[in-house]
Amino acid sequence: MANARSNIRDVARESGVSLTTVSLILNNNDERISESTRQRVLSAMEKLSYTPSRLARGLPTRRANTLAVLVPALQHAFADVYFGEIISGIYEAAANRGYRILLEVARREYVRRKEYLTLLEDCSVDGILFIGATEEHRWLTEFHETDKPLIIVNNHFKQWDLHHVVCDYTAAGALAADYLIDLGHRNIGHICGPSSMVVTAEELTEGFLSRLAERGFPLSDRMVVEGQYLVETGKLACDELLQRNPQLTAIFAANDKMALGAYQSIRQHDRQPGKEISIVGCDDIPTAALADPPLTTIRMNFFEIGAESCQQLISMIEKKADDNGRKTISERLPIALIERESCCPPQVPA
Amino acid sequence: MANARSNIRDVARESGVSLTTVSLILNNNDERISESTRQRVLSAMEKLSYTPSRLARGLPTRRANTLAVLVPALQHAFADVYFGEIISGIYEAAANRGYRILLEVARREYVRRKEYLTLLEDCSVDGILFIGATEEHRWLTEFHETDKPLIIVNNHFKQWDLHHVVCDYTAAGALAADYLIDLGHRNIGHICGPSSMVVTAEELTEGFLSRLAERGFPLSDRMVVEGQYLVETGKLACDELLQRNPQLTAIFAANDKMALGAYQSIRQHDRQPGKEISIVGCDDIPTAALADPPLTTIRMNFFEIGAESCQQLISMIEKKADDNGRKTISERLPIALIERESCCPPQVPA
DNA sequence: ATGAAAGCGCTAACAG
DNA sequence: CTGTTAGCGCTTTCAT
Repeated sequence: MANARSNIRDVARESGVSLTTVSLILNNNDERISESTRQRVLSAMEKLSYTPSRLARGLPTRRANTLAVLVPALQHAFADVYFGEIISGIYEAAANRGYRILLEVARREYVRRKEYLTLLEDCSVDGILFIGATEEHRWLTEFHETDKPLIIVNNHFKQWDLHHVVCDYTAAGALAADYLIDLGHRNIGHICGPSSMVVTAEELTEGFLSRLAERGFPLSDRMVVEGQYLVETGKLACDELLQRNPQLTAIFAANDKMALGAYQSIRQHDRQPGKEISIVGCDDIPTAALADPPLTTIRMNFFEIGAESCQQLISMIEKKADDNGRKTISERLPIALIERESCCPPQVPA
Repeated sequence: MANARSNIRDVARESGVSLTTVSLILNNNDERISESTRQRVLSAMEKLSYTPSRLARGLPTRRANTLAVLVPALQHAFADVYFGEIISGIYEAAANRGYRILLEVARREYVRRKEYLTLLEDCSVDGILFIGATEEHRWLTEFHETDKPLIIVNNHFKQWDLHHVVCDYTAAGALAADYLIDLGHRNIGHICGPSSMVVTAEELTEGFLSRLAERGFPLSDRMVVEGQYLVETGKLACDELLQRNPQLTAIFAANDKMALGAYQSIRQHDRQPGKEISIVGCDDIPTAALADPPLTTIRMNFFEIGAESCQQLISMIEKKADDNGRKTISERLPIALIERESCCPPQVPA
């Protein structure tokens, strides 16, 4: 058992060259190295099954080849498909470019101690991807007008100019509106997200309402009820909607979980979701397809959002050298309507 | 802007002591340090807003205070609740003990290059938690009879003696059997997991079948059909079961996803899941409670499994010093039946 | 085309 | 109780 790991010095000795030479070859700065030594060194590495230490490399270069994924302190955050899909996308992009992923949760203590900054100054990490940011996260201001490599994944802020990649929530809202109107619905309700905290929630609702208005069917404020993106709150919101307008024939929920909550509410009111009351969700989580009836929804490609955010972050990090004037990264990814079986034309009362 | 990060030397200078003193204080080896210098140094750190570099620390100590979570190369692996719950548990335990989490996917290239070993030799990571291991992962043999800090999370192997933490699958199978028999079912079917690849699948089935036999109602092989843990395969397996025995009144599925697939199949056969045919699932994923009817299932506390695995790994790492003779870690966590609405006594044909 | 040497920021004997 | 010193494994100027 070659228990002692071989290091750059062993390789140098084995191939009869200096440390420098080995290092240069390692870093592909080998224009200056003769092909013969190059080969000799390479095979020495092979023979000693040498792999450079990331740690030791990071010290002088101040690069860790690692990215942090930061999520808010929610219960079992990583079990949420939303985060999970995004993280999968991030992982994919990172792995393809040779970066590793560190998982971090922004607990209270974590924020108080500014660990997110330490992480960078530390050189533990070359950049940060923040998923699930809301207005609550005031410390993000510290990144405003800074060149620190941080990307806000699938959200953004009006007042703070931060790099971000998001789905086109405005288009999503408009798409839902068109779909429901085209089916013939006129008595529509909307379960919106927490729009005061999350810009994307606001955009979705804004997109939905403006389009309805544009097409001549403006929605009264009474027909918009807020939920907290959870099944339970979706159910409650739907109860409220149904009470305010028993003639309701269609509902657009700001996410699939709330749409599924609406299913429950509708059933409890002895109506059939998908028949008597049409539902459009948003996100296209896996459960949407499994629901009964399968949920028509707006697909947000979260995997893609993750991957794209990560690529942007990496370019940002790697371009750092020839950085001529900061330009805020602001990208908007397209969405699509996935038609399943939770909608039909409004039923004429028997 | 104090742009240049302050280091241990700055702190030493600022407080008028040597590097060593600062280092000792940093590592809480301060029995030897006078309280006054200690305070002086501490406030110097505060003043310079000093935070030690993890990288630099790791080099001499050969400790990264980081753990790797390794998952198999599945599509969008992190979006799976199963992995997600476990990872959440791992994170929790790791954070509480000051460890960070690195995410790794065992892609083909990754395995070929033995990156999982590099990771350790590298000192990028102090230990590895492998979730989703199956018989396919032959490279795990390299960890057999080794003291390398690796824990298999929620699986184990007959032939390789590896550290692991698992749910008590045998008990789970027995519990399901008792429950169904107690309800009065005699025409039972079972959708098992890929038992040739995964020991826990085998244990679950074994636990179920033995208990049925013990209680005097042995199940014929025909009434056991295998699925691949996916909704789709659960549906197919159930189709098969229904065809083999139309008198079937109850089914035990090896996981909730397949149980939900069974729902679909049963509906397509114009029977009512939960009424005409009882279903017991396994895992208790969030969707189980949302299903219609809500699924009765065996709860496997995956969060707990993750947390416990992680703690075991950490103790293993930290005890390394006074390591007297390897003892394989082998822990089995309890399970419980969560009664919802997908089961009832067998219906007498009208 | 290659090598010597000075760090990167910290730890841990060993001295005093 | 505190300081000196020699690394940890690698990068990178500057010489040769």
